[in-house]
Amino acid sequence: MPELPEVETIRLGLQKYLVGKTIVDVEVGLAKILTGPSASLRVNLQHIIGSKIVKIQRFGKGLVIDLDNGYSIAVHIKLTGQLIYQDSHTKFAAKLALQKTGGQLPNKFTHVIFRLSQEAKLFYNDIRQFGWLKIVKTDDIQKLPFFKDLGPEPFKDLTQQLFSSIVRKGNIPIKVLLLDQKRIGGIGNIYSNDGLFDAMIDPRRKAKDLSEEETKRLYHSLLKVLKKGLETGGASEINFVNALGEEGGYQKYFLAYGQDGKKCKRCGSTIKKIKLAGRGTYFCPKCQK
DNA sequence: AGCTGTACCTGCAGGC
DNA sequence: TGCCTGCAGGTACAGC
Repeated sequence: MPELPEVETIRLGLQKYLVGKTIVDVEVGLAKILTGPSASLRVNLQHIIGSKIVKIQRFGKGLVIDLDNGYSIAVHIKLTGQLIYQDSHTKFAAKLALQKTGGQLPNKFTHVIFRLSQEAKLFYNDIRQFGWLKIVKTDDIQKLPFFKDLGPEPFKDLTQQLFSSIVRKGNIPIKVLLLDQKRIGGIGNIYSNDGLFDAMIDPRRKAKDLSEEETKRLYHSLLKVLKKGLETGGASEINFVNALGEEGGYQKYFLAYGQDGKKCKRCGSTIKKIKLAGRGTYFCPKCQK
C-alpha cells in the first residue's frame, strides 16, 4: 500500500526523469480523476500544456508536480494508483512489472496520459479509481483539503518530542492514531503494523496510556521500518510500482503485516489478525504488550 | 469536537 | 466452470 516510502520512491524517480520536460499534451480517459479550478477540462488543461516541469515534491502520501508558470499538479495515488514514466530508454523496465495488464502501456487502467517533450510519456494508471490529480495554482497547494490538514511527518518535522506530545493526546488505539494523517503524515497500514511489532507494543492500547519509554521506542521503530521501506524501494504487496514500473522489495521484510498464521520472527508464537477501526491489524499477542 | 462507520471502486480468493 | 460474498485499504464525509 502506498505510504511514505512508496510515494517517496515514486518522487525520486519522477524527479530524475520529469524535471526539465515540457508537457506537450494531455489525454484524459476518465474525467473524474483529473480536476482543476474550472469545470471545463479543456480550460484546466490550458494551465499546464506548454509548461515545463521544475520540481517534484512529496507531502505525506501526496505528490506535487510543480510547473514553471505558477501552476502545479497535485497527485494522490491512494491504493492502486501508478505514475509510470516511459521514454525510448525506459520502456523495458515498465513492461516487466506490468505483465498482469499484458505488459502494455496504456492499458485498461490508464486514465491519464501526459505527452512530454523528447517523446517521453507519463501514465497515470489506477485500478480502483480512488486516486486523483488536481491542477491548482502552486501557491494554493497547501489550501487543498488533503494537504491543509496534514500532520508532521517522519524524517521532516516529526521530532521525538512532537511525537510524544501527539501520542499523549490520543484517546484512541495507538495503531489508529498512527494512521491518522491529520496527526502524523505518511504512515499507513503496513508500516504502522510493522512499527508496533518492532516496538513490541500492542496495537489496541490507548495511545495516551503508553509510557514515555514506550513512545520513544515506537518513534525509533517507526523510523527504522520506514527507512527499510525506503531502502528497498517500497512494498509491492498489491499494485505498487516505482516511476519506471518496477516493483519494490519491502514485502520480503514484512515483520507483522500480512503475517497472520505465521510464526512471530521474535518469539515463535503465532501472528494474529484482528480488525481495528475497520483495518486489518497484525500483531504477536505474546510479545507485543 | 471527536470519534465511528461507510462510501468510493475493482480484482481476487474462497466457498459452494 | 461460474456465481456469490467478503476482503483489501487512504481519504472524505455523514452521523452520532
